[in-house]
Amino acid sequence: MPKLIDPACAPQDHLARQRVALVRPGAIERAAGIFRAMGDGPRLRLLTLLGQGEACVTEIATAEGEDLSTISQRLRVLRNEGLVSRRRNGKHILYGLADQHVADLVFNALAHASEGRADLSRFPTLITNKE
Amino acid sequence: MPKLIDPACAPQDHLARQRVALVRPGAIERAAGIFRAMGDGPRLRLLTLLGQGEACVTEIATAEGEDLSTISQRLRVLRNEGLVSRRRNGKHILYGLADQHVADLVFNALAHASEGRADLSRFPTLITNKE
DNA sequence: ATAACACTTGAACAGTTGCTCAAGTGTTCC
DNA sequence: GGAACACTTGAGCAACTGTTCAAGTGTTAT
Repeated sequence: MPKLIDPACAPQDHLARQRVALVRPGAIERAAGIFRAMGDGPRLRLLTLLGQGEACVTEIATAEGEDLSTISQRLRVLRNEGLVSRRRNGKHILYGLADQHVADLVFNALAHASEGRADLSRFPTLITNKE
Repeated sequence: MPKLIDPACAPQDHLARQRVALVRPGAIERAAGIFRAMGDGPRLRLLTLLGQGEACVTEIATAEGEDLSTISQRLRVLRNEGLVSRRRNGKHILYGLADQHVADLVFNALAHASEGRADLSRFPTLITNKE
């Protein structure tokens, strides 16, 4: 066998020389913060729930069978990352998804998570409302 | 002021009755796992780097100025969530993004993170290679 | 076979996070 | 005004996470 000059990695080490830099420094950190906020089961559940429409904290707490404070704390994390909207309506404070980006992120992740099986071409059908 | 029956939250409490259930139980947990893996600056950097093409561990470690072991550990987390591909080529092991879903997720998050300013309609331009 | 290279892995320790509880804020109702 | 309602917030503690280090695995070169 002839002696080859290790074609494995070396030819591609352009990465080592061309220092990769993001256009907007800090964008990665912000994006990571967003993912971190979404990277928790209960919190992600909350987002999918809000994807169905606005809801107040009490309503959510009842639906999830959790303490009011717990839900509020979860919403705080999501709020700090700008993932949810918030508006007062009388006594209640209604929460919702901040924008379409958030809905898209959740959708894509669920798509990837469910990969291999089933048809999840339509977002709404990902959720089942059972009476 | 007339006495109204608190139009605030009650009318929408369909959420409290119609128990929300995901089609595929566990999909949310899996998706949360994916987000959790992406929810770390250094790890997300790694993904954007791999978005540029395959690379071996040594190459990445050099580019990031980190220890080989550190990079390997980060890759392990990403691998456990199925976010990266891995193949051996001679002495080296080349890592890459697992699929388009992952690239999309990273793109959407960066888009949301950079919201308000700039045009990031084109993904490749999000990254700048400076000599 | 032995040595060198390119990773991988488990353990340990520090830093971070999430839930609970108790106290505090802002509205609405009376 | 005061009471009740609907949250919010800070502190405390247990559980989890990331990095480092040291030892282990698999591949290539000699």
